[in-house]
Amino acid sequence: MSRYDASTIEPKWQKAWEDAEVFTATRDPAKPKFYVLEMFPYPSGRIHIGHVRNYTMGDVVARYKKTQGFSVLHPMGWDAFGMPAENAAMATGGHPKTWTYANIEEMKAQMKPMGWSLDWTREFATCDPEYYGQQQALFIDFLAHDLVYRKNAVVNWDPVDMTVLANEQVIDGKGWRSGAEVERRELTQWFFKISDFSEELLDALDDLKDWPEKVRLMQANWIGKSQGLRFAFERTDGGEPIEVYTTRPDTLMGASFVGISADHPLARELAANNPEIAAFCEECRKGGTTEEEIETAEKKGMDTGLTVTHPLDPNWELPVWIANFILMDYGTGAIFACPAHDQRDLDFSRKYGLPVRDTFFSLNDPQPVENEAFVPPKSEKVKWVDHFAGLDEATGEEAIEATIRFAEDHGWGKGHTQYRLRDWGLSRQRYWGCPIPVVHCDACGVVPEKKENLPIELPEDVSFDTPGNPLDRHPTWRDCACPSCGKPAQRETDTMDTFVDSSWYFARFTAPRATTPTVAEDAEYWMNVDQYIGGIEHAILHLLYSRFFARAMHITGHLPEKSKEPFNALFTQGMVTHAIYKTTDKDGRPVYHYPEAVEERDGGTFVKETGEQVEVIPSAKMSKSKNNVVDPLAIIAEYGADTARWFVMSDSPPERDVEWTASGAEGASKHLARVYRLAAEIAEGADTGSDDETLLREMHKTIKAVEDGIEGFAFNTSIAKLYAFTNVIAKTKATNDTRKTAMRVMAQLMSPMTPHLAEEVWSMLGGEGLVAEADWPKVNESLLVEDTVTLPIQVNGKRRDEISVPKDMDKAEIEKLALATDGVQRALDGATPKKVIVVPGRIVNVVA
RNA sequence: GCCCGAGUGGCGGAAUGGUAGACGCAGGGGAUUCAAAAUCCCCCGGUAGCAAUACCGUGUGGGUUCGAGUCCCACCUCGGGCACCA
Repeated sequence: MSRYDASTIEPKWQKAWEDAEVFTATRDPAKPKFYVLEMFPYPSGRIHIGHVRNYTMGDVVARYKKTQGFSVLHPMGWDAFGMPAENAAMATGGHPKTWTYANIEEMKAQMKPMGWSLDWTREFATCDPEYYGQQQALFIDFLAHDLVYRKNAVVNWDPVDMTVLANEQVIDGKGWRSGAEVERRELTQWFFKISDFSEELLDALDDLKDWPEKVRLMQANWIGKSQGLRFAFERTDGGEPIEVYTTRPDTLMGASFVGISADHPLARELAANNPEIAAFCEECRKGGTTEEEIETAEKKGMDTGLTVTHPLDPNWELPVWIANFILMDYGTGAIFACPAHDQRDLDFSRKYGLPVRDTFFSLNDPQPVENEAFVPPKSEKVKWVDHFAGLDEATGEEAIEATIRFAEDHGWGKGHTQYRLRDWGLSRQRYWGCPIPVVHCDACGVVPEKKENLPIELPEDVSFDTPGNPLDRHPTWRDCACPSCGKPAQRETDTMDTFVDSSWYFARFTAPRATTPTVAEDAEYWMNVDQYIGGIEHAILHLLYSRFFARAMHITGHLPEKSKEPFNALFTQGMVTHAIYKTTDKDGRPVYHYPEAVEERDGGTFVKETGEQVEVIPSAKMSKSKNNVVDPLAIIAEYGADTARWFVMSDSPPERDVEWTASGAEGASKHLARVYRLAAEIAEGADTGSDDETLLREMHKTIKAVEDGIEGFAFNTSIAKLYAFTNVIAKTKATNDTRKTAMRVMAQLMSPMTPHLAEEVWSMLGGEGLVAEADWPKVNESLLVEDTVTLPIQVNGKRRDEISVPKDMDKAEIEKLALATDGVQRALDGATPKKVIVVPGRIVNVVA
């Protein structure tokens, strides 16, 4: 009898699938379609275990759906633009393009042996001019439909390298290479008008029934709809009034100062004539642009010397402060502070000696605020101090509503709906991205490129030896003719955010070689993505941008109405994490070490080569820049793809993060070998044994359980049932014929997870054709029903005994049997039960 | 700081409010073997007990319920996101 040998089985069946073009997606009007998509990878050059997990999940679904009669689209491509290619060019002197395409080839070579049912004929990379040219066409159409515009926005500026930094390149407020303190600087940039869709993107979340609740919640919070009041404070010097937006207008009587952003027009005006204010505003612009950095920075403020009058009392004057925590991007860039009921305002007021006035008290414990702001839930009733709208006891919600009504009635304010969602800035001052197809003409201004001139290709003769954007430095690339007047003009040198590339690739897969972004018939047939699978880290940005893009593509005629929500179902897998091993170099910058470069000894962890002790940061997202990526190739080389696939599907629930360990791959491999052995034995076996319905019952239960597991994305439970079913087949006394039937079904049930072994077993047992194309076995529901059930008997919620009864026995009889059991008698110890709860088919609980 | 999750044996984990620990890994014992590998069988949360069994046990503390890993409240720890990492 031959032994299980993945290295011969796997290439054999991969060739069989390829020869039969089993996974090439074709539009088949006779069949329902199913579009499975996993988030496409960044071509880092090596697949890691997170990819294996992600693509195997998608593959399980794709293969399963295929056997259920769907015409399946399961494509693969490359999210190929982005910073790592430029970093590599800077580090090694190569070219981002060469580096990227070499990585793609390498990664593809690593992916092929996994046996994923991908339609490689649709492959593309976002850095292919063929792809990004169509993206430029989309941009031009968006421009024509008023979905893109230019405005100023802040970037991280490295004043030493004179370059824009990504947030990732800012470490503790300093540039990663120069170490210089980063500043916020304004540039004119392109923006997508995603905020115009705030309400729609929020409302539509309710209909995304097959999206995880948490993702919808995160997106809803990100969009951040709030109802509040807009009004203006009159300035005592008669200057332009200061417009504010507040979500807590009910606390207006507790106002202690008006705060404005350092980027507020008034702050700029004051800074122009007051060096002290100018210096403070400059100070406020120090540090990175992330919300995290701004929120956690020390709160600082400066009195402008200006005052405003309170809208309800002309004699009440409030000072105007500039504060570093007020964002110009949100609301009006100005607020009023109510320290008694907002912790940040309170900390600020205590720091600068500003007044604190209580506006309401707790009903049961009316204490004036000291150093902890009183912030009850808005739904809680509180006692109001002298509320202008005549409230005494009311909730925050009621008070907000009353205040807005009052302000509107008296004409000094207006109710306003505000969204936190900002427009999407897409300009990047970098080379390795899709060029923004516009031209700057002295006469005509900013003019879109003509579509017939697309793609606007990146020049290849560029260098990365100096910081900054090589497109800016290129001697000739910028020069062009104005598409409008034909006179000499200059190209835009900014490229697009790589999120743009990934916001429509799913649509492009439906017609990857088309000379327009999409083709109506293909989009109509294949869209939407029926099952989208990817990391939870993309819960907000990528998915929200894609939802916006789908709408914009519908408006510009590139996608049908039904595709405004492009992903019917979403599954977010957990991340594969691994410890990070970190040391610091002589300049205090972090250095990350590969797992295989460190060793544990003497209760510490050290770099093998230098003996330097490393800091171990436990379980963090695998990330190329942190060098904590684990390589699955060793497992594949040792045990084969099916073992790797089986193992990653069995080791943990897919939505959960897993700390990677390879122990257990051995066990998975043993199991597959056991299945193979069993199949071989059955294939050769003589028909002894007697007929036994138990095996068939177990078989149908297993079919059901495996289906439930796959459909509910609980692959680990499907696999647990397959283990159990293997034990059943191994031990059954049933006839060999029945065992053969069971084993063929086993091959089918395993085929989504371990397709190569499944084909081998299938053919060994005389299965017809390829198991990849065989119809999924049908569950015989009548065999699932059990005649007798085992009921646990509890006394006061503790299990004391059990009884086995016919499943339709009536309650009274069950109660009688339950009370008579030894366990219950012992636990009752002569006491009379007060009550007996019988849940038919489930449990009996005796209350004593 | 803000938003969203997760926490169950030595480990990965299972469990429509109804027998906590299915299934697997590791470990222990045995069979087979000249010996080993491979394979097969048994045991495997803690404490006490020869055992039957009892008590404890799902991050911590409360609560709801006949019954809570599951629902509610508060907290702790870890992870993700925070708009230029992808």
